[in-house]
Formats: sequence, structure tokens, C-alpha cells
Amino acid sequence: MKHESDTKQKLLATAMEMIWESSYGSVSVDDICTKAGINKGSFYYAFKSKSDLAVAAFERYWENKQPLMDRIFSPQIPPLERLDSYCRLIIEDQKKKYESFGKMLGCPFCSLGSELSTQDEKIRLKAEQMNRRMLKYLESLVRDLVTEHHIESRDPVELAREVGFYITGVLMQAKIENDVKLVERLQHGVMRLLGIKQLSEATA
Amino acid sequence: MKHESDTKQKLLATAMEMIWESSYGSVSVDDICTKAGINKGSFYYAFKSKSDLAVAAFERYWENKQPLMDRIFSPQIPPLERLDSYCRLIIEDQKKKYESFGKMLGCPFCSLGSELSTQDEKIRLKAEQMNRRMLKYLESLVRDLVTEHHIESRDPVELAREVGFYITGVLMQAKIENDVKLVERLQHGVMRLLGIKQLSEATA
DNA sequence: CTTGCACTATACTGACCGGTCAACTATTAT
DNA sequence: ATAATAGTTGACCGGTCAGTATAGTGCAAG
Repeated sequence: MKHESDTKQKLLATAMEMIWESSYGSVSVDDICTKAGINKGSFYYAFKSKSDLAVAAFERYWENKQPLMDRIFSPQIPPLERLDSYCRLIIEDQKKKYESFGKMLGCPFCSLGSELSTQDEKIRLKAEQMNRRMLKYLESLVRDLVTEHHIESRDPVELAREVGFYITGVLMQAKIENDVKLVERLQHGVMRLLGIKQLSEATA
Repeated sequence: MKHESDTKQKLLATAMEMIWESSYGSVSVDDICTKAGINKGSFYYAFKSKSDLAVAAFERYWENKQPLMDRIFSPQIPPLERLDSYCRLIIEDQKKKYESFGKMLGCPFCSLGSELSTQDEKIRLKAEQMNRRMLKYLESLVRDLVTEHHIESRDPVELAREVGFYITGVLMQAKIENDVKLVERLQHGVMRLLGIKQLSEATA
């Protein structure tokens, strides 16, 4: 009957937030500990290194997000509606972060991956895994779009990839330009990429 | 009759290379100086801060690259050929880096921008500027594609943006997955995004 | 009461960080 | 020749880095 310690929990959440807001390199273990209200000794009791914590924090973030993702991408929901909800989720998340931090934060997985994939293999693998998980949703979405004759595609897997690339790029540029507007056109761009004309049902 | 000092030159080139290979945060001023064979004191004689150097290094990189870009995007060249050359250039550059460093490095502007745009406004602005410069090429390219009836578009500027997003995303994911193959499909994806079917003339 | 264990508190390590400095040398102008 | 200027040097600064050492806490089982 053992619950995960509050310490670990707090460190994971704090690390995720701080690394997302700034970057891995510019957040120190001391910073994280101070903000989490936890002593450094306890940090190294709970995690064996800073990069270990980062990996764990990202995994935890995913675990928390997955139920929502499963709901959005439920095969029970028409694929076009799934796509719309997903785009809305991204936009909403980004806006929320923008309001609370005063700046665009972009995709946490890509940001961390971009910063450290040439430096830390474990972090690179985690970022890669996150991306693959996202792609699974997109792949089944694209396949269902094909099945329901919204689009044609000889290779749904590759098309899903391309949608993934596009979304990655939008979030990255939105962060660099620090502009929410870029991400607001997400639906429009994705629809264009997929070759779907109307998105009038998105005006819910 | 004043040449820029070798010192500055060397520091700019070394910094660009090292930051591109790893990241801003994981390369120290000492590292750069050692590799450039220049004393730290001289560093701070030439540049007033590390982030100043980074900004200057990126500007210099652009200055060196621009003539080639101007040649590739020359209005004298048919737009489809421009597009093909540009994709080839990106692929070639990435492959070259992959061979010499053993890993994918992605787009230096985006990597730096992603790492530091929430931390250092001058660097954010420089990354933004680089992106805008690239977009200018893409915009005129897209306009010429429209004029020559290769594609239709009511908003060439936005379409160029979308191509830019896509390319950004491809380079980012290729870095995270550390896989050259991702970037090799660049032409195919861009053509799809633009809605151009054949690229048989690209087999030059 | 006592032993053992999960966890915390705090002080510390030594390396390294970005940045400064005064002294020095090489180049140029007069 | 001299003086001013441009550029270089390496020691040095205080601070911070990730990570460690160790003593102490609360608590539960024997």
C-alpha cells in the first residue's frame, strides 16, 4: 500500500513546468528544488541525475495527458471531428501557456529533443518515443479519413507523418516568433495538407 | 583598408559549428576559445557577451550562405527547378553534417531559437529574422508557381508559410530521430503540400 | 524499547561558468 | 623616435553547476 512520495510527484511536475517554460540547460537542479520546496538531498534520493528527472517528468506528463488523448482520438468519434478536437486542444494548450507565462512555449517534447538530442541519448529516445506515440493517433485518424472517403491516400502512414511534421513546424515557429496567431491557423493548414476543402463543421 | 581580425572570424566560425553540433547551453565560452585557439580575454575584446557572439555567428553564417541562396532562387530559373534545388541543398547539407558529426543536426536557426527564444530576446529576434529571410525566397517562389500555373492559390504568402512550417518540422524530427531518411523525402512532402503531382523533371 | 528503513536537512565538493582585469606586445600615425 | 591605438594574454573573480556526504527525522514492525 505504497503511494508515490509527494516529493517525487512535486519534483516531476515542477521540472516539467520549468523546463517547458525555459529550457533544460537554463534550469538548474537547485532552481527546481527551490521552486518545488524540496531539498537537494531529497532530489538525489528520488532521482539519480538531472537528465533522469527530465526523462521521468516527460513520461509522467504523457501519462497524465493520455486519457484525454484517448478520448479525443476515440474511434467512436468521426475522424473529422477528432482532427478538429485535436487541433483545438493544441491551440487551447498553447494559449493557456501564453497567458500564464507571457510567451509561447511550443511543444515540450520537440523543444527538449531539439536542445538535447545531440547531447543526451536517453532524452533523445524519450522525445522520439513521444513523437511516435502522437503519430499512432494520427495514423489511425488518417486511415479512418481514407475509409470514410474524406481523403484519398496510398500511404496513410506517410501522410500522418507529414501532418506530424507540419504541426511540429507550426509549434516551433510559433515559439520562435512568440505569436499565438501562428498556431491558430493550425486546422486550416492541416486540412490543406490533407487535401480536405471544407471545415464548416468546425464552427461548433 | 581594414580587414576583420582573424580572431573574430575564427570565433564566429567555431561558435557556429559548436553550437550547431551541440547546443548553446552545452557549449561554454572556454570551449569555443580553446577550439578556436584564442584566448578568453581576446574573446571578450571581440564580443561583449556569449549571446552576442551567437547572434553575430548566425548573422555571419547567413551572409556566407546568401549568395548561394540567391543563385538557387534566381527568378531566371523556372520555379519548379528552384524548389528542387533548394530541397537538394537542404538534403545535401544535412547529409554532410551527418557524415562529419555522426548525427543529424537539423536547422541551426530553429534549434537555437527553440532553445533560447523564451530566454534571450536578442537570440529570439535573430532566429525570427532568419526565418523571415527564408520565407521571402519561398514567397516569391510560390508566387511564380502560381503565375506559371503550376499551382493555384489565393494566398501565396500563407502557402509559403505553410511550406516553411513543413520544412521546419521535417528538419526538427530528423534531428530528434537522428535519421537522414526523414529529410530525404523533403521534395515529396513539399510537392504534396503544394498540390503538385509530378516531379519527374526533378530527376536531373 | 529498539532496530531498521524511507526520507529529509544541510553543508559541502571540486569543477566549471560567464565575465573582468591590468599588464603586455604589435601596429600605425605623426 | 614617440606616442597613441589596437589587439593579446593568462591569471583571476564571485557565483553557480551537478552531484555527494552525513547526520538526523518520523514511523512501523518485532
